[in-house]
Amino acid sequence: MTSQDADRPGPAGASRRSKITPEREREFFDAVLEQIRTCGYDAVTMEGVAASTRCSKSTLYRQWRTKPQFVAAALRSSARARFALIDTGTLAGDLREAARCAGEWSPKDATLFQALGHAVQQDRELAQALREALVDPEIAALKEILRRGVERGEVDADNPALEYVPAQIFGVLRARPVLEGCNADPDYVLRFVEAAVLPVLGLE
Amino acid sequence: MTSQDADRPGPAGASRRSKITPEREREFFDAVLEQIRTCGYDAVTMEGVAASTRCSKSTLYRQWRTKPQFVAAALRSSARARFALIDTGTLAGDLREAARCAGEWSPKDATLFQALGHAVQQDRELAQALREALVDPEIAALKEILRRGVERGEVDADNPALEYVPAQIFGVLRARPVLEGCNADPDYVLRFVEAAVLPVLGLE
DNA sequence: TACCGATACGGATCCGTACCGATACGCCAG
DNA sequence: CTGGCGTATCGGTACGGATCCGTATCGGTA
Repeated sequence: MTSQDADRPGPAGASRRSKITPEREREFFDAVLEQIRTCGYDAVTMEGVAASTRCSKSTLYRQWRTKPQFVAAALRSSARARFALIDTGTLAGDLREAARCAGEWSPKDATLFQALGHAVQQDRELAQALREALVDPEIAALKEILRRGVERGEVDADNPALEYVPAQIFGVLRARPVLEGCNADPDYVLRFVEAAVLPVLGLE
Repeated sequence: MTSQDADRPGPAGASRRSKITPEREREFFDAVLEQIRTCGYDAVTMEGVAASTRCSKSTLYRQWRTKPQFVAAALRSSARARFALIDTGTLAGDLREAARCAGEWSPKDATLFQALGHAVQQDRELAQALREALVDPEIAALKEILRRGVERGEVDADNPALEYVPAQIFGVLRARPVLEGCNADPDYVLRFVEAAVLPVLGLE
């Protein structure tokens, strides 16, 4: 997945010879995502990104036609699946590890969710990019963790709580800032999983 | 903050004798909250609110000095405690009722939370107003519901899940838009409560 | 007579485009 | 394979248009 002009909306799709290296592109993407986290989506301007990366607005507008497309590209380039690496051998162990993992990226990704949460309601492409990059991979990995647990017989396949485990994990990440005014941390999510998730699955 | 007519929620302008009736004030507050829901906090302008309510910017600036103060006043005037009215006699019944209630108001309040979620990270007064108006009363009512359940012996007082029930309820409201792209509805929250909350409390 | 609504104002910011040299890439002659 | 040329893209800047800020002014009115 080297960043050739594969998904870059170039003019007429002709043979672009962009001088922007992948490293340079990452600077743009990191800058805009960071500004979104700190200032909010609406407050981010092409001018601001251009200034902070010492490029010209022309460059940004040449590569990405609009701000939503620019942000969507930044999100897609940041796609990861952290939960996918988890495999401790037991469902309880996997869920605890997921809790630690979720708590760790909370300050970065949860803030991004919060900052983009309203914008995605008005821009379809942005919403799709956010889900493809940060939501769907993690949900899929979480479902895989649960599937393995069912396969090992650690939890009944018809346990109705299975369906809501992703909602519980994501929910607590997004609830704590509202309830307590601070982001979730690994310890908090871990205690939540042990107090509310594991018991309802009949673990420990 | 020294307001003479502390009886009714008057303007913050202290020693003025405003001609703005409480009904008129509600129009301002409803308008700004509605615009926040639909356009997002950042996109709301004093000009827009003035235009949509056919008042002048001068009036808004006279009564509330800044946008955050204006929005904070609107939030405070909209304070409610819907969960406080719940008392079915059983903890399970109360939680089901709370789920139905939460799902019902989700489209309005959850949208407001989402739209304000980032702004409150940058404005202390706004954050405090949001919590005083929409968070703390509901949390307190929810804790009261749980306390009654403990008192009736329906759940052990040292059940570690008790602490996270508010986080579960609020969390699922904020998680569904991200996970499934649609707001939570009464049926969804009710099924969540029955599948994930009641079992961990040892109910039904 | 103090406040309301309307309007005008200067300042500020950002949009999206256009223009400008300078640079580094792609291509081809040698 | 190598060197050099043509040129597209780069960063920088300027531009008109648009929007909003926060204030000031004014006539009307309860």
